[in-house]
Amino acid sequence: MRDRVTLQDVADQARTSKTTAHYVLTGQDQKLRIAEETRRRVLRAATELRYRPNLMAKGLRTQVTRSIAFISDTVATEAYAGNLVYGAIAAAAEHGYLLFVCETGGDPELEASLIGDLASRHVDAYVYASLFTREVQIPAELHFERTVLLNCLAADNSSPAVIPDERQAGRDAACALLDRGHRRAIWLVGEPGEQVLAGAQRTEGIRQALSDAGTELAGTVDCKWWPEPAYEQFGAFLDDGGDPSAVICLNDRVALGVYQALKARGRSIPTDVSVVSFDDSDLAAWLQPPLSSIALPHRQMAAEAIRLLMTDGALAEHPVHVAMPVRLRESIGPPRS
Amino acid sequence: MRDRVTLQDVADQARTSKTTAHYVLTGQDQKLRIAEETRRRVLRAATELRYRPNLMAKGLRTQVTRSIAFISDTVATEAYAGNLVYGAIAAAAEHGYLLFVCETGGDPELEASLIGDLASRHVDAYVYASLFTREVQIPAELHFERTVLLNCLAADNSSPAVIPDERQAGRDAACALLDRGHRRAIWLVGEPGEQVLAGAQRTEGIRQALSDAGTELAGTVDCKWWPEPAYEQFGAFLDDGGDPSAVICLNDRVALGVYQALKARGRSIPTDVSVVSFDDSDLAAWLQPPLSSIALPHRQMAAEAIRLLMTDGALAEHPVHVAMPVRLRESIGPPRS
DNA sequence: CACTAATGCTGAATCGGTTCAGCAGTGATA
DNA sequence: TATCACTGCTGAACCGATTCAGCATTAGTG
Repeated sequence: MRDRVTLQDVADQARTSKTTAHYVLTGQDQKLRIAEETRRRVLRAATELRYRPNLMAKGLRTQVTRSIAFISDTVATEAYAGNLVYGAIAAAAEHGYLLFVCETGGDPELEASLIGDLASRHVDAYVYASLFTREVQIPAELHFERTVLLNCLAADNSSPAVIPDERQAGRDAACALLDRGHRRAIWLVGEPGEQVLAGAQRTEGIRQALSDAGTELAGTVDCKWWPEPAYEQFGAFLDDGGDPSAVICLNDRVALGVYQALKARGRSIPTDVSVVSFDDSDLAAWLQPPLSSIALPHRQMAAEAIRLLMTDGALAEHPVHVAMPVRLRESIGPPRS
Repeated sequence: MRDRVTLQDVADQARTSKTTAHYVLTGQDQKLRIAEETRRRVLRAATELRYRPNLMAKGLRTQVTRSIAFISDTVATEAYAGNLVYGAIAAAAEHGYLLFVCETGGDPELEASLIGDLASRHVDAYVYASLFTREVQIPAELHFERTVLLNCLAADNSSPAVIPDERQAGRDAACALLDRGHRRAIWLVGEPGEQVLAGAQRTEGIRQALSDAGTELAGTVDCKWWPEPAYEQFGAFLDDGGDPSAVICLNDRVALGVYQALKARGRSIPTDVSVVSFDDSDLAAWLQPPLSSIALPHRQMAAEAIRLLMTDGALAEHPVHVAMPVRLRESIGPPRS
């Protein structure tokens, strides 16, 4: 820990006062009519001494810390949701902000104590993030602070929020199939109700698009959003005589199970069955054939959340819906003739 | 932003001085002989006013911020490495520390500017993390700070470091096969040299264990550590008459490619071929049959790094090797008779 | 009763950057 | 010569917690 250089040190070396040095170093020399010669002396001294302002002292006076709290329930359990964090870190860094990243594990007490600590540190703003899209009850303390909800919504819509446009994603998934000519025997795999927003909205979008095209879902295979239940349930469906032309999986993990069930029965993708899914996790591109998926734009969502914080997001219309990009790959083909 | 309650407010309400209030609230009342009655008045006032000390003011005076910088190259690109971050966050939280999480993207200029910013904020310590295990050159500035390397090593071994025990993991992978009776036609898939430490050390451990058992690798199928190259190269190997009894994949993504290649050719796992791998990413448990894998203990490694920081890790012997847990699943069976 | 010791508390300086009020010095104007 | 404007700069208070030095008051001792 080398000795820290203070503003006083710089002022001394430049043979001037702390005040003058301050105004020069903060670029307010115009306002204060500092002579060019003095200005240069200060800048030189700062460079030579490798001066770095102490942000604690600055923050103490100005009440600004250039730091943001990123509070999430449990990002860790969903690997691909990490991009919510990294997107926020990157976007904040562009504005000169650093992020305190915290995890509550869904524990309200821990959450309250964390927020207390963060308030003690005078963070400038809060990003309250959820792993999967859902409605949340944000802690009362945050109502008094600058806060943006990321990947979640407040029940009363009181705070700016950024969420993926799941309904449009549902439409896009259906359209990806419709565009290749599918009209009948389109099945949905996954429990629509499992995740408050994603499941219901994806399903809604799908139904709308199919309805607009004058058709409808042939039916639904209910299962948890994991490979194994999907494999079991969808396998059972096939063994019961199920003969889908196309399958829409509510996420990539379900699609993995569906792939496995189809392959185990010698059905080929996309020749026999087309498959489309949601999330576009790493897995999607690794499957054979590569899986078409509607991506969760976690990075863009995080960037948007930071943008709202930086530009007084209260003005924006919210919640902000971020488009989910369609990643078409080889898992979709024309229906069997 | 509600008005902040200061120590002075508490002192006023308790009809005493800032100093007295301070000693009571920091639990140093014994040392200063504070009367029980006064003590209670202060505590009551603090509670009623919901006093929260301003950590900036505290930090300014004491030079302690209870914050740690977590600097990584690009954790984002490897989803499962997120546990390095979350493990560190959780471990730090247990000690009352918060983490500034930063990403350099491997850009030395950005890295230098970040470290400058972090120094301005007077973080108490630094965790310098790498996505995949490798040797790094840490920035000169960090030599003067309390620093621990996570998942990487300094060329000169100058800083405490925490890395996975890849060599033992290699032995364990081999033993998992040896234990089930495999002795011949054990193939390695992946380029041992690709990742400085992981590849070389895993391979070394594998060779040692096989050699100890009086056997050796039948050969190596070289390929990048991704599903597609593994599928291609290993597929070609099979088509060339390759007939492995067991396959050791250098990571789970390679194993995915190997699974696909085997299934495409009608070979069954584990009846025809046993497969073992490294990393134990989510994928491993999702494959069919579930893949045996030697796990990267990212959380434990991060916890260990934080522990080193908290207990003056300079004393510890380093680098610290963290054991990689063996996750046995159904992908390993006895060899064909 | 003077003196010491213990008890219980307070004032003021400090950390380092920010910011307001204001002051020399010079030249121009009345 | 007095007044004014302008240029160029400085001193000191301030943010809020920490910490040292020290001061009343009471109790105990010779």
